[in-house]
Amino acid sequence: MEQYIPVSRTKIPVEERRNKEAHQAILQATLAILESEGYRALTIEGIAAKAGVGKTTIYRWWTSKAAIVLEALTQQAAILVPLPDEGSLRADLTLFFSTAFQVLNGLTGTGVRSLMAEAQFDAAFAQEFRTTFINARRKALITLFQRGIARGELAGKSNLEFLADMMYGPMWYRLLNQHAPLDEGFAHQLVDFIIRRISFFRAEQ
Amino acid sequence: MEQYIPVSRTKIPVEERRNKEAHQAILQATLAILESEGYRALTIEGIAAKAGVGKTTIYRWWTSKAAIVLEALTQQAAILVPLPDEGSLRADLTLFFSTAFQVLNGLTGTGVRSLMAEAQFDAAFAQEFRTTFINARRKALITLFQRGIARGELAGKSNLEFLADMMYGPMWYRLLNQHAPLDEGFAHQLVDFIIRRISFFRAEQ
Amino acid sequence: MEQYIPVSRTKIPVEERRNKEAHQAILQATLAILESEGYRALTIEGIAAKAGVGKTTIYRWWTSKAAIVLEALTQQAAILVPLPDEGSLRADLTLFFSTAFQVLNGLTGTGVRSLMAEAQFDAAFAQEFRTTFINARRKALITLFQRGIARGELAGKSNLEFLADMMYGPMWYRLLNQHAPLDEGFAHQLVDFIIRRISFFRAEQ
Amino acid sequence: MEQYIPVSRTKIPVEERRNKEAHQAILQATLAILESEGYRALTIEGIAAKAGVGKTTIYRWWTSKAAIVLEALTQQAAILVPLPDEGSLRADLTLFFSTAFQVLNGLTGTGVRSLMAEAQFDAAFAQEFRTTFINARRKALITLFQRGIARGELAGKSNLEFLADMMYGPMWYRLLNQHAPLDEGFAHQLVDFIIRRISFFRAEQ
DNA sequence: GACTAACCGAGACGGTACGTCCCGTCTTAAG
DNA sequence: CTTAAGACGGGACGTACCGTCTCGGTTAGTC
Repeated sequence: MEQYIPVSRTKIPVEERRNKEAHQAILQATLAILESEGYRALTIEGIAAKAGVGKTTIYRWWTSKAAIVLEALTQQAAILVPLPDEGSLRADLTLFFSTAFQVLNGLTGTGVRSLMAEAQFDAAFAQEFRTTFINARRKALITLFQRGIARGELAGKSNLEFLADMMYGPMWYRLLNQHAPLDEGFAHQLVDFIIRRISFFRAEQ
Repeated sequence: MEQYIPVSRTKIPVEERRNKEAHQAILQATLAILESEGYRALTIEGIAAKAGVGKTTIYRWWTSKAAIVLEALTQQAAILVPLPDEGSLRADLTLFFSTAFQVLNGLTGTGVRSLMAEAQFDAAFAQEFRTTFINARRKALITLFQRGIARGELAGKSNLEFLADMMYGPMWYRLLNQHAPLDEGFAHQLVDFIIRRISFFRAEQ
Repeated sequence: MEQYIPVSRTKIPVEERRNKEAHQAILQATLAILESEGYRALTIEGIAAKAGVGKTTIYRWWTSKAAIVLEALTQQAAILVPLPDEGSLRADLTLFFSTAFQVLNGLTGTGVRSLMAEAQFDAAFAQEFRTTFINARRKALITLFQRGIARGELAGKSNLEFLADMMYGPMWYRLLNQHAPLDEGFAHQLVDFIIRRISFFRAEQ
Repeated sequence: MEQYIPVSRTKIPVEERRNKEAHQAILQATLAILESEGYRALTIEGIAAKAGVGKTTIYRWWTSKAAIVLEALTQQAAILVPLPDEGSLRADLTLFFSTAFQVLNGLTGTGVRSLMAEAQFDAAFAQEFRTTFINARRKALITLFQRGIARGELAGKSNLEFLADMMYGPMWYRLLNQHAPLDEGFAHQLVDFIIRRISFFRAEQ
């Protein structure tokens, strides 16, 4: 018996085969449920039902519900606080963090907390979360520091990665631990603490 | 139908009626599974099976698996880093954090990360976690600061709660985000940063 | 660390642990759906829903939907046509088969056809079906033949298994193939054909 | 919205527009999977994949997987046992059934059992199966009987449809029930039983 | 010494969601 | 107009655990 070999056809790129309506419906349904029911009550089945979509479609394009939430939040411009350019490091940092805090006090904060939590259980997602979210935000902050170096506001040899830890650390700590608010006052306190330390550091040289 | 309400005939306090062997077996089984399988794979049914205990017994004494893990970790002395007394704030802080970091690099770290994650989903447990763990640790750190004030190493009017955020924040950020290690070097960097800021602050007065 | 070994308790026999209400509800729901929707539309989820029972409960006690249907039908006395005793082989066979045909023209017939179909796909169920149903029915028929032998109506050395094939074969063939009805007339035709053959056989000796 | 009804532009008959290679690839893939995996594991998607064919193509030309199997088996000449002509009814029937039994002990048997099973669930397919397979086989057998009548081997007024039931019934019963083999011995037993009954019947007149 | 409340093991139960399989329909681009 | 490819909405699968429950057996004061 001869083998039937069908004629080969050119392939459509994977991304272009997606149904855009279904894609958006899934992301919208995810945010809606996240807001009304919370992350724990967010299920793949629930998203599929609300979006009017088969579960298959979700599993075809995402690996976990955390990945969906990450994409849904990322797509919302809000999560990506824009880089300010106010002319001084203190002003830039203050605006950057107070904007970030505002965002984190809404739905985005809930989502982002949940994603960090999920990352504790799922190493693959943790990797993705770090890459597409955490590191992107660190890079933005470091850009602000580098502008400060250019303006002579802090020493060129400063350990910027460490400074990023010193600023993002307290933010995440309050976000996750909820023992104190992420408000305007805390933004000022935080920036002031860092700027004074940096200036002192410069003075020491 | 009449409700029969039995008279309590025993004067034995609730805690003493517990089967101590079963209690310990549950905590040990929890730690064993946590270590070998991870928090996600840790289930009430799995603990009961491994401990040779009925599920009833677990549900009678704990409200969630997070609560069991919290108790299991708390019972291990390790989690409660002892307060050092080295004679100087810098030495105390350095010892305190480098000990804490060591502990967090083992099973305890895994457990504690999972509990912080769980707290994001479960407000009741978050409350318990803050009370019995987070706040206890903050109090310890603040005690060190207060000794520093007594020694004249930092100003009496310092905002110690804020300083605690500035030290625990970066620790938790690295623990949860895993972008950089919690090692001896980081302990020194962190303490040095804070001490210098504090000294500068004092000098300003 | 010492191993906690709980005290051993005597076990309750598996069957006695079953919830009788749930058990009956499942069998009743199965028959109800089988009657109204047919075997194809009969699903484990549908049975569970109709019976007000968890799927787990069904999977705990049965291996397949065919097994449930088999038990449900077996429990109905109807399926087990009683052994007649009319005094002659011809009368016994005629009553036996015409009763059987009547039963097979109702819900039981639908069920039994489906089970035979299912047996074609599932060797384990086929085994169970043969044992608890087919062979039981063959045994009953053979008992009638043996009474005939005792009465001297057929030769002692007759191949009763083969005779069973010759009588049940045409019945199943019509049941499954539906090319002609299983009615009173066919029962008489079938019995007559066999009896005459048998008598001829005896006459030959 | 207006309905667009295209004008048929081609005069080529539907059947001739088929891609013959794809058609054959589908039938071959079906038999291959049926043989290696069994009917339950045979799926439209599996056939399409193995044949290197789109699912569309299958759905365009067949209504169900049973229909494909039926065509695949029918195309194999094997299934259509040729009509013998040995000069006597006994010889013809014996050859006819022993050939049939041989065929049924191979892949064809598996396929045919599955189709009969499928027919229990799908009335439309049952109709097709009876027409193209069962009735064709009955007709063949009846032709043999008619030749017997012509030769004076059985009475002209014999109920041939009933005789067909009496011979095919036991065959199907053993095929589906698998309680005893379809072997040479059974073919002889069966033919002998019928022939002797027929002769007796003739003698009675 | 018997009684009995409370604890204990075992595990059945109703239930939710999981991730997978396959269905039959559909859309797209190539031939 | 057919075809290969495969995305889509959908339904059911069988599994894993959840938290509740009932069942007997065990243990430790109370009467």
